[in-house]
Amino acid sequence: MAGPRFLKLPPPQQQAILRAALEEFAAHGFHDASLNRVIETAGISKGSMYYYFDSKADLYSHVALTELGGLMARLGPVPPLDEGDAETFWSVVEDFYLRAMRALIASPQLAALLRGWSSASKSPAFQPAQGAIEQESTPWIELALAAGQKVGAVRSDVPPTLLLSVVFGMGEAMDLWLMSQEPDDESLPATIHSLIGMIRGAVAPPN
Amino acid sequence: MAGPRFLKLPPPQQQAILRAALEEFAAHGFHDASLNRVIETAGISKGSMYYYFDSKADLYSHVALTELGGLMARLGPVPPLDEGDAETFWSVVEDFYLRAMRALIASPQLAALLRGWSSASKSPAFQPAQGAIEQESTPWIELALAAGQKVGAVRSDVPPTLLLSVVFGMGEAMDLWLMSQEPDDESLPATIHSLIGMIRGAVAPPN
Amino acid sequence: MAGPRFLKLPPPQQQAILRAALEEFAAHGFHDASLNRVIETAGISKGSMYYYFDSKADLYSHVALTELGGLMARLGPVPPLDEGDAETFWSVVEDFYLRAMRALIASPQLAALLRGWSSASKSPAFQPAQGAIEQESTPWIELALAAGQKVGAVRSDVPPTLLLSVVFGMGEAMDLWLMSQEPDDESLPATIHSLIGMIRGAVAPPN
Amino acid sequence: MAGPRFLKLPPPQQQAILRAALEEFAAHGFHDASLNRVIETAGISKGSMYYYFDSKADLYSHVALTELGGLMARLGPVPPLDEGDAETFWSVVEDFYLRAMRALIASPQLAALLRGWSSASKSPAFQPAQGAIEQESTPWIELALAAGQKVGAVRSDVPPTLLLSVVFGMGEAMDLWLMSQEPDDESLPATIHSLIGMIRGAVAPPN
DNA sequence: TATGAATGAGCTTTCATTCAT
DNA sequence: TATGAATGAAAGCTCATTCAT
Repeated sequence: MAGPRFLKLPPPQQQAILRAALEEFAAHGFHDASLNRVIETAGISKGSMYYYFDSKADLYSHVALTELGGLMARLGPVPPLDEGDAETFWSVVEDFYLRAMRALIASPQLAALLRGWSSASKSPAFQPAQGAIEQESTPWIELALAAGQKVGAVRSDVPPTLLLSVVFGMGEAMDLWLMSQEPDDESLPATIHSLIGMIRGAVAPPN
Repeated sequence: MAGPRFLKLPPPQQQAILRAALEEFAAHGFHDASLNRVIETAGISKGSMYYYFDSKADLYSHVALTELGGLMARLGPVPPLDEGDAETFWSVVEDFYLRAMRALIASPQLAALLRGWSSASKSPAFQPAQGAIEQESTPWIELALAAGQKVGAVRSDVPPTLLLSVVFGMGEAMDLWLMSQEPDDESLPATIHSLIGMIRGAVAPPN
Repeated sequence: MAGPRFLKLPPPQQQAILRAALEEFAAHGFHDASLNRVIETAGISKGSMYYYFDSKADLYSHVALTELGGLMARLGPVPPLDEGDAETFWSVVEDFYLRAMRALIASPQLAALLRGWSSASKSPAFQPAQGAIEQESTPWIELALAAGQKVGAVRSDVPPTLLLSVVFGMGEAMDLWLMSQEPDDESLPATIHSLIGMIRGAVAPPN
Repeated sequence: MAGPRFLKLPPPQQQAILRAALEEFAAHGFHDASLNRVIETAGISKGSMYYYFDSKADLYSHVALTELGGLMARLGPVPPLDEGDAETFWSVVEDFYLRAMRALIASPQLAALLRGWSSASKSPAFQPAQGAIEQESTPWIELALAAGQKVGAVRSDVPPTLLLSVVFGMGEAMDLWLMSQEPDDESLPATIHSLIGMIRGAVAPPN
């Protein structure tokens, strides 16, 4: 799944391929993306593509993981969330979310990739790849939720999986809405504050 | 768009076609759905399909609208939401949402159809059909939000479009989560109560 | 072939159908013309269309014949060609050709129809209709050629069928060229004079 | 456009494909030709066909260019036309035309292909291919006309584009007529002499 | 390690024509 | 006399994947 053959390539060529694939997936979504276009843009042969990756889905998962990793790297270390009180928790989360959104706004292709996420998961060919990516991204939110519960910032009266789903759903909706607003850098913090406020209202302990 | 030719068919055959299409769209989403499979299941010729409907998207929109309409009919009249106080508002919403979820759980294919919604909207061929359906479904939530704001149950400090997006996103996530739980009829009310509580926390006026 | 059923229709409806068909055939040629579009434009049912005409080709031939007839009517009576000498013959022909071209320029749809003629004759379904039209139009040229031969304006040393073919081919090429020039009414006579000069050079007796 | 993938095939298979396509295009014209029949006759898969050629039009242009090239090769080098007087010019042209017609009579399918030419140009899908072929064939006539004007064999008092159109139209008509006569090799020279005489009469300077 | 030729199943859509009513 | 529902055949084209080299 991971693709040791791909990783043996000289980094510039890896990047050329990933860049071409990201461009294609971001522009057309998983299903409508054409491997033919990808290999053409990347300048490699079709045989090579299938030598590096098992399938279209494998390529997609690789691209998504790499891009997510890059985003995380750009965001810097995740701040500790389980030290302090609830108020601190939310302020740290808000700060982190703001930075994340700024990074996402700066990488419209990655944003498009994530937006197409639910779209992609429908395709039967996609299932094998899905696990890999979710295993990479969900633990992070799970940890944050657990930390929030520890400091009393997050309600404990509903199943964690539900909290996760809801936060994910809200995040997706907010991202989408945010992108559709073409937000300027100035008003962003206030907007993010509102958004976090809504999430907080949803998952904070009742009263 | 409406499809007068289709509506002239004897109801049993209409149902056979709609059932086949619903099955296919629910199982594969808009893009991956195969008209060939639909006509095979429905037992009609390809020419007939295109005699009844203008395109794949037209068929999809017809199926979705019909199913939505059926769901609404089963739910009965939408209760008035702008009479009474905030507490009443939320209790009425919760009651309605509970009934809606029960109906949805009883129609897993419709649920799948709605779940595939965002998936479908990606396809360029789908755009023409999209408007028709959204015009049918979004006003309802908008009205509910407006009523909630009127009685002080819903915050007015964020743009209505954001409220709409968030509620839609939360609802989608909750539906998905709910379906994955294979909920029994007994514990459902309590779960719904939690879900509504989360929505309420998100969109109720801060403190 | 002729279509007595069609001729029994009230003239306004006949015209509506012919107009719709002319529009379609002129715009798309015989093969690409869609009967569906024709009946839609004409406001009749498909069954009626096939009640009035035997086939697509039958409709086409009817349209072409009618339009040709209309053109001829607008041109007025064909002047006698076999009275006088060769010079008179050519001057009468030139005058007539000029008037014909003027009429054709004023009816771009008919011009388009004629232009698509050779295109249409390729289609196998078209053969039955072809005879009817050619029988209507070729005798005229044949008569003119015969008259020309009688007065010594047209060579007699080649088979009449060849003369006919060549004149037809030249005429078609000239018409096409003329249309592509978007001729203004002023310079038209001089141009026509050149064209007739070329035809004359081709079919006049050598030296 | 050129089709490097096709040219890499072993020549026998290239010929099998070209032969099948020529047969189909000659028999049915561009629009009515069926790629399905071509691939069936050629014994290749549909995917292969689209691997070799970009589109139906691309295939057509390839077939036409190849056949034209073969014809030209069989004709041998084009004789110089601008050396000598008008009489020489016309005798050289006549000789060349005679040889061309003989070659064309020996390749009835190519003749049919050329005959279907105007038919093909109507199809919108055909436009891209048209340029390539016309650029190959029209310069030749243009050069001949220019040479004829240089030696005083061709009139200069009408636009060159008109001369081109007319000669093309006459040639097409004559070819068609000639084919319909099923000419025997014996009487051909005399007939060609008449034909050239007619062209000469049309485009020679008016005494 | 890399190539690219080859494939076949699949897609949506159009159309002239027939025929029961 | 008129309708329009129904159809089947056909169309051009795309694509992820395989595999011999």
